[in-house]
Amino acid sequence: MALEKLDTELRKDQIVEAALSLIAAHGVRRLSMAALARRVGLAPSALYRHFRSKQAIVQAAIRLVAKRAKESMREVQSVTPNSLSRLELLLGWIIRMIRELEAMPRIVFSEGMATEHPEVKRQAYEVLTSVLQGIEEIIREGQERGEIRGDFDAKSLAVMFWGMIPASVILWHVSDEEFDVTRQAQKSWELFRDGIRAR
Amino acid sequence: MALEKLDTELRKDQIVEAALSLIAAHGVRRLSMAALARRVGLAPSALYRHFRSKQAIVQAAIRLVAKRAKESMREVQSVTPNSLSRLELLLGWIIRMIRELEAMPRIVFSEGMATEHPEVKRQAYEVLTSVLQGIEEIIREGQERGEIRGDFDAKSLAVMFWGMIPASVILWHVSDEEFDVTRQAQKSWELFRDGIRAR
Amino acid sequence: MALEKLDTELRKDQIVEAALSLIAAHGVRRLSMAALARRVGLAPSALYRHFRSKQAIVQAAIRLVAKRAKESMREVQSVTPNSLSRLELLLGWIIRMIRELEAMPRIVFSEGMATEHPEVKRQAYEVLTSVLQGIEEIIREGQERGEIRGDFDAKSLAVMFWGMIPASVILWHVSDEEFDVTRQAQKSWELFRDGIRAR
Amino acid sequence: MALEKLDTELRKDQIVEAALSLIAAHGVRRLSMAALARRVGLAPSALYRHFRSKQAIVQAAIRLVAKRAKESMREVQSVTPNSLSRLELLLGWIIRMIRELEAMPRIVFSEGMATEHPEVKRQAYEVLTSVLQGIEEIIREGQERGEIRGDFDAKSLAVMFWGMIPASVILWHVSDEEFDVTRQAQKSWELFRDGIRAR
DNA sequence: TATGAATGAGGCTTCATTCAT
DNA sequence: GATGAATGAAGCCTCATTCAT
Repeated sequence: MALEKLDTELRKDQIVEAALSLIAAHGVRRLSMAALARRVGLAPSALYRHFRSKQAIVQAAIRLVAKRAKESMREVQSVTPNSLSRLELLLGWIIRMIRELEAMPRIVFSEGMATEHPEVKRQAYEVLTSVLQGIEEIIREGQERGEIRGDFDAKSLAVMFWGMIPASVILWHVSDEEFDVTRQAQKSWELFRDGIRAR
Repeated sequence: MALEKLDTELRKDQIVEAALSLIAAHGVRRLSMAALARRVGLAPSALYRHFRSKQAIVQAAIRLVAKRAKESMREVQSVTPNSLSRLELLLGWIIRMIRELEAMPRIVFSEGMATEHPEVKRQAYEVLTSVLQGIEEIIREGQERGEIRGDFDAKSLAVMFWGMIPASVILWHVSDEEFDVTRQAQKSWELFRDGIRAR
Repeated sequence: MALEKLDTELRKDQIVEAALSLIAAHGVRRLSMAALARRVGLAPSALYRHFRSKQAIVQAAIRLVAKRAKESMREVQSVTPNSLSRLELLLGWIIRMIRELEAMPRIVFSEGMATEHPEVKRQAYEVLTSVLQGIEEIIREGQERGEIRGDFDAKSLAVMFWGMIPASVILWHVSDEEFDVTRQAQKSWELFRDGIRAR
Repeated sequence: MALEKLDTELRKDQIVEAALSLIAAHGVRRLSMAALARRVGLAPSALYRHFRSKQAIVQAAIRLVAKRAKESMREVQSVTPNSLSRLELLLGWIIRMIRELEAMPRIVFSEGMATEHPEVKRQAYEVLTSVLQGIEEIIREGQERGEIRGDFDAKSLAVMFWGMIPASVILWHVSDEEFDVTRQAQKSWELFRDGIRAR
């Protein structure tokens, strides 16, 4: 292996990135310190220079997903002022990220992690909450601008919209990745849009 | 340990029931044969009298969930002919079963299980599919009877409705079981109902 | 009473026979009480009615081989008075029994058995000794009748002759039963015969 | 435990050596990873740093025996050009190695090993074959130099000579190591020598 | 006589983690 | 900063054997 000594920050990023991709591909359990180390080109014990434990790495991975989610949120808002378009863009982004997002249920529902380390769960909760709030905001703005029916509860709409994500992830995952998420999302989106659009 | 000798059928049920609850509580991985045995009051090796392997137990657990789902479906249909009422009843059942249903994503997203034993995944897929079909049927009937808007694709509606399940499970799970699923479901349901109800 | 006793005897024979064939086919280790019971059509626990332990069954199996060996010895002697012919016949019998004889090294070299139960080893020793003596006797008679060179030590010759058995068994076994034992034995025998024949 | 950290190569040798002696003493089955680890002064799991599995250790043990056999073969050839002397030396070596050689039948006839891991059996077959060929070569040279009767088939003679090994091992093993192998071998050897010596 | 449930010891292996170098 | 040997806990599973029926 390359006995290259890298700056901690760089290494950390590298490790977390690798962890995320390993989790998405095989789940938290397969995220063995050995596998992770191999991926990064280090000895397993070297990981402990950069993170206190496996748990810490998982938490960092969650944080990375959160960061990306927020960035996307911001991006979406910068492209168009129309709330429906924003939601559609958001959905598109989600579908594209589906592989990475798969890491989330794996982390959240993975045993050991959530049970033994409540912080991980709490952190996931925060990510989720912030995403939900972002969506809710978009919806609320849409209602204010008369683009979305005002007689619907914005929060509930947000949950419903967000609900398309896990649904898609599950269908995609369980069907051995053969399920056509894009098409399904498109149809669901149309349904949702037609349902909430102000008349 | 209570050296009580039980008939295989009884023990099997007992074991599967215990497994389901353990999975729901801590995940498949924590479903160690040791923990399961302890729960049932047996020596770990005794489990092998009744099941060939851990995998077999997990599969039996899935089958149990499937069975319960089907029973509920049938029950729901026997209570009322109105499709919207049926869906509402179904949602109620789901919420009540949420703890048990939590076992499903745990099984499906559990690495080791899904990766090493594809049958488990396929089985989960079948359960999911059958539930989806049941919902779709109810919706289609509702459309035929003019209770549900006919201009919506029944399949997509079914996916959307079903999507409330994972969404609720996740929110409930991630919030450390403090999230008020019932209220959330109620609101989501109203949204959904108002959106699809024929005018 | 008598019938009952006979019944037990029958069962015992049946069990030992099955044990021997299982050992020959898969080794002592594969001679699990479960496999043996299945072969005989009983529940594993039922075996304990007829034998005190697995060890006892193995010992009985050795005894059976010993009995057969003795019978063959006697048979051989009844067919021809010529010592060289006798040896040749004996070798032929051995080759035919090779599959069954394979059970012997398996028993003798099988761990647990020999180490933990010295009786088994002693018993095997006795069987071997009696076979060796039988061969020695034939040779000695041949020497007395002037058929075999008298300047060779009968005992050593017996060991050499007997040595062809394990050699053949091993070659046959290790070559995945593709080694042509018959041909090899024939050639070895000719060598041996030409070497010891009185001139 | 002595927490002495050793270089892998050293440890590997140490482990294989220990394995060989354990196999010889109690058989492959008794070669439990636990027993082996204890012998070497390590935790069982530490063995997996140096070998992938128990099977790998057994294979290494076979390789060690093979290596020693080849060395002896070469040594024997360097000492004397006379083929009969060579064979006698070889026999002497065999007798001295008898304890170690005992490991071979144990490995070969050990169920589980041979049945479940055919490579082990094949490997043992190769060792055996190479030894047989070495002997055959010595004999053939002896025939060419007129030291050994040329009317005998070299291959068959080789098998016969080699056959003294298992015979001795068995007698020694079964007699609880009290059988005087050296004397027996001496006498057998004289017989063999007198039988094959060119006149 | 026979069964079937239950046991307990033992077997192989994985993995996060520590520590001296 | 990085390595590699070592650990200990945990995990799944097999099997001879016992015991109540």
